[in-house]
Amino acid sequence: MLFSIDQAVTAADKTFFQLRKDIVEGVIPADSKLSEIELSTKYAVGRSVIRESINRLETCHLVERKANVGARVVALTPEGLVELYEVRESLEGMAARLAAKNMTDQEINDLNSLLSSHFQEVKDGDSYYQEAGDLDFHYRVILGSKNKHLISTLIDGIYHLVRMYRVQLGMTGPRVTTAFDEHKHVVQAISNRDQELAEMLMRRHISYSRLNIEKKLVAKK
Amino acid sequence: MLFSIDQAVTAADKTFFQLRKDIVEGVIPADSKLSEIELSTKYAVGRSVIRESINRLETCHLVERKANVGARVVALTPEGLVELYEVRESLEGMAARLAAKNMTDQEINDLNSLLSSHFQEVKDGDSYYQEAGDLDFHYRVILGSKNKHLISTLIDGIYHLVRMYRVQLGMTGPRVTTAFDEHKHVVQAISNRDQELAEMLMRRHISYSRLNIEKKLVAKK
DNA sequence: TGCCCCTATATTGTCGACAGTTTCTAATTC
DNA sequence: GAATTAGAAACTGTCGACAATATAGGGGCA
Repeated sequence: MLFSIDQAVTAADKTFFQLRKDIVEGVIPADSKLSEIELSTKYAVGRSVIRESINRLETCHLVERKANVGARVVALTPEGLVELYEVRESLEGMAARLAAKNMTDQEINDLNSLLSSHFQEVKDGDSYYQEAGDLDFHYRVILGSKNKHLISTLIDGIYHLVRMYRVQLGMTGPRVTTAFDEHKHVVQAISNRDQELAEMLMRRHISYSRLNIEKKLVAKK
Repeated sequence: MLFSIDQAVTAADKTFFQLRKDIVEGVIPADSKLSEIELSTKYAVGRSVIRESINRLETCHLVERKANVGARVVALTPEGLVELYEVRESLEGMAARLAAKNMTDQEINDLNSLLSSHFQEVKDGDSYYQEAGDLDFHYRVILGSKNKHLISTLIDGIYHLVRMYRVQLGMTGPRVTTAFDEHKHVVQAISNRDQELAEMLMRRHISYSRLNIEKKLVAKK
């Protein structure tokens, strides 16, 4: 599975990306059952393609599967969120540390540019919606770690589930500008090649963001 | 995917477990190509079953796949080992910390018993071969963390690749008794509910083990 | 009325066939 | 003899059909 560039070549690739998007954004609701036949007619592909897509969604932790019973989209729960962010804090903290060590000067410059364009969005009152992929700050830092296993574990393993929580619950209110500042400080630490500080700031940033989403999740109940 | 008990219910389950075992133990050599047709006749199942198994092997990082070309077993390289252990150190360190917090007294007792039986093996000059699954110290600690995402990331993500390195390169010589002592100290910290120490000792243990395997890998070249 | 079992239905698991792509081979040309 | 290209062979990707399993509903029995 290529993590860096999501280039779809087979029908299974395309269907997987589409399904992933629909689940992350809630078009297919959390905790709903996935019928293979239904999806196969809806997305106009054979059942094998759907089955392969569902398998891949399972490795993203976006769906769960039981033998001879079927697959369903994961439910968003406070416990799940805490466990997810506990792991995320550790891994993305590590990514920030490695990024401070391994990113090229050019990549760091690009990262600063990205932040500047985000700054415009925040100033203009846009939502600072965090796109998937290359336009996302976290995504860039993860890739910057240059550790293949870490990248794969994060991007193919938990990144999209994190986005699902964020998209369906988070990312409104005053937290937006705060988050932006936190991003800025992490990038500063990376620019200074300060590995320990980068890790610490990233961990703290993720911890704050967990608290923010957790609040919404409890409120929604 | 159930991580705790590898109970095969479908043909795809059985084939996956068998393939995984054969790859980890080198029956199917590292860096070799996997032909779907060949495997399908060899394991006496249809090609869909093989394809599903290969997909799962990919999430274990045991094989890599290219669209329209095929899958091949991963190669064991010094760089891959370093990257893998870097991630492993962070995640299993975290697992040890959480285990010190979350394991029940009963589970800790069982873990101590397991170590005692390992002690017998070491004393009797047996190889202290670390079985997959429930008889493995690391496996128990990982499950003891009680964090679903962490468990899945470790067991379904990198555990078997780690075993592949260990089985095909490591685990002989004087390191055996040293490793046992390190295990003992980790368990002591867990018994004392000392989270920070448990994490630190586990990280150190993994770091030592990396050095040991790395040495063999370079020597082999 | 409530419980249990059996049947009918729907869904997932597996297979073999066909289509599309890659890779190897060999003939042709310079 | 080397390079190029057309063709053939082999492999992966996709599909629809059949088999096996789980679920739902209804009828019988206490």
